[in-house]
Amino acid sequence: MAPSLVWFRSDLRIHDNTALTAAARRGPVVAVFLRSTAQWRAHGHGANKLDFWRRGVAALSESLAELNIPLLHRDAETFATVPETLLAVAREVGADALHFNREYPLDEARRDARVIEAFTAAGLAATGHHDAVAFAPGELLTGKGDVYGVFTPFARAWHRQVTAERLALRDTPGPQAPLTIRAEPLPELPPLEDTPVDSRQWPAGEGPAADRLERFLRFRGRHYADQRDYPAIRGTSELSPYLALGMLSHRQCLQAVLAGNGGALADGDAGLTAWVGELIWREFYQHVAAGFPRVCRHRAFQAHTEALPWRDDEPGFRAWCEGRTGYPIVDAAMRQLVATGWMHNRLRMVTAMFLAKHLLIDWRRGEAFFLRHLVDGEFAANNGGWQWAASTGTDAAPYFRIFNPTTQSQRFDPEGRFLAEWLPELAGLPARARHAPGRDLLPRLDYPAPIVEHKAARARALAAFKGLSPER
DNA sequence: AGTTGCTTGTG
DNA sequence: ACAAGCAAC
Repeated sequence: MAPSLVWFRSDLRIHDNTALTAAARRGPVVAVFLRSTAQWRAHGHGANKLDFWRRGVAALSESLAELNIPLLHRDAETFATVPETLLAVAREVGADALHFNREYPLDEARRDARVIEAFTAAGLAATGHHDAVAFAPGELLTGKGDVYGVFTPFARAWHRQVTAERLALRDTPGPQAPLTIRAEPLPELPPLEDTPVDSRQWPAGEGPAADRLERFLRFRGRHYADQRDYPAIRGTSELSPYLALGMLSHRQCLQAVLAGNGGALADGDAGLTAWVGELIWREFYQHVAAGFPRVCRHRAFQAHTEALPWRDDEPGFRAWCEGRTGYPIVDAAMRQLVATGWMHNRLRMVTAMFLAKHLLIDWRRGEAFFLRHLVDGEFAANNGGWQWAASTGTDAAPYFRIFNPTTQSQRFDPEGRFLAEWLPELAGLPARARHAPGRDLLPRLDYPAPIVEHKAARARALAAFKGLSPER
């Protein structure tokens, strides 16, 4: 029997993998991974993500080997060359069908559509499965039949309509009879602009992902609602890199919640239900990327905000990137990002809002910087978060929502522990003084004065937004 | 998933 | 003073 080809992308796992399960049910499977260096570069993925990706593919290759599924590697520099590359692989191994799990941002969706066209034209079957979401984009719509543009009603509808079947884990295939086709060695990473962070920080693969899920739910899940906002505490799941590359599925997460929460997702333990909400945010932004493709073309979700007078401020942008804005919470967070490839969720909001509101610098520059550094960098969530912070996005984020970085710091790092960890120059100060060191202290601290004054920057941002038309 | 400034009440 | 409540941004 002719084998099926399974094309892996951001679904680097053999458990609960819709495409793999479907293909294996039918017969023998050959797996393929495509390296699209030029496309990844154009999309702005950085060294941390690419390194994590490569290590994840290596782990996948080993898992597949235990199932006697060979993983092949090919280069398809840009997405445009993907259909021909995959067709060549299919012919080479004699496959008559292709299975993959869909990706929803515009370039990926188009690439996938072209692959299906090419296979169909060649008389081969090709199936794009919905795997990364409980509801395919378009399946959850408002009463008027529109794609949701606000999170809360989306989440309500998600909870109302979700079924056990949608969240059921896909069967893991058993080992198949060995094929004559051999697995291929993992290609090298392309030359990278930055050096990836120490790989021990983020061990790749399904095993580490499952361990981390288990440990999170066992020790921290029940405290999630109370602790997730405090960057000095490891209160969040730290699973985003694994979810972004599919080393872990949302179903695995939700099944673990169901098991630990008496079979409920929407009520029961406050920590676990809060975390379910965060998983639904991920799905919401996939729907937004698919339903409003303009956001994938560097456009604002709220069209009228395109008229905002973003400032051209290179020194300000550099100071933000390098963690020397003079706002300790912003600087500590940016240093955490650059040093570890990860930033606490609360601080992503604080730093993003600071760039977009206090510096009035185009959110797209911050979005790109985050993607370049984040090990969990993923278009839909990153873009959604940035547009939320910049008040150009979904969820009707009021333009006047401007974090006071000092207040955020005092509220969410009350003991100044996170500040001391990332800004050793401030560690000697009493905790309360770390949030906003007085100007008299700065020279001897070797720490910069604030590059903008909060009150004036806030007023400037409010004025800029007020100048937009539909906002009144 | 916010902040500010003002009012009112309390000591 | 300072906290709580509230409207407006």
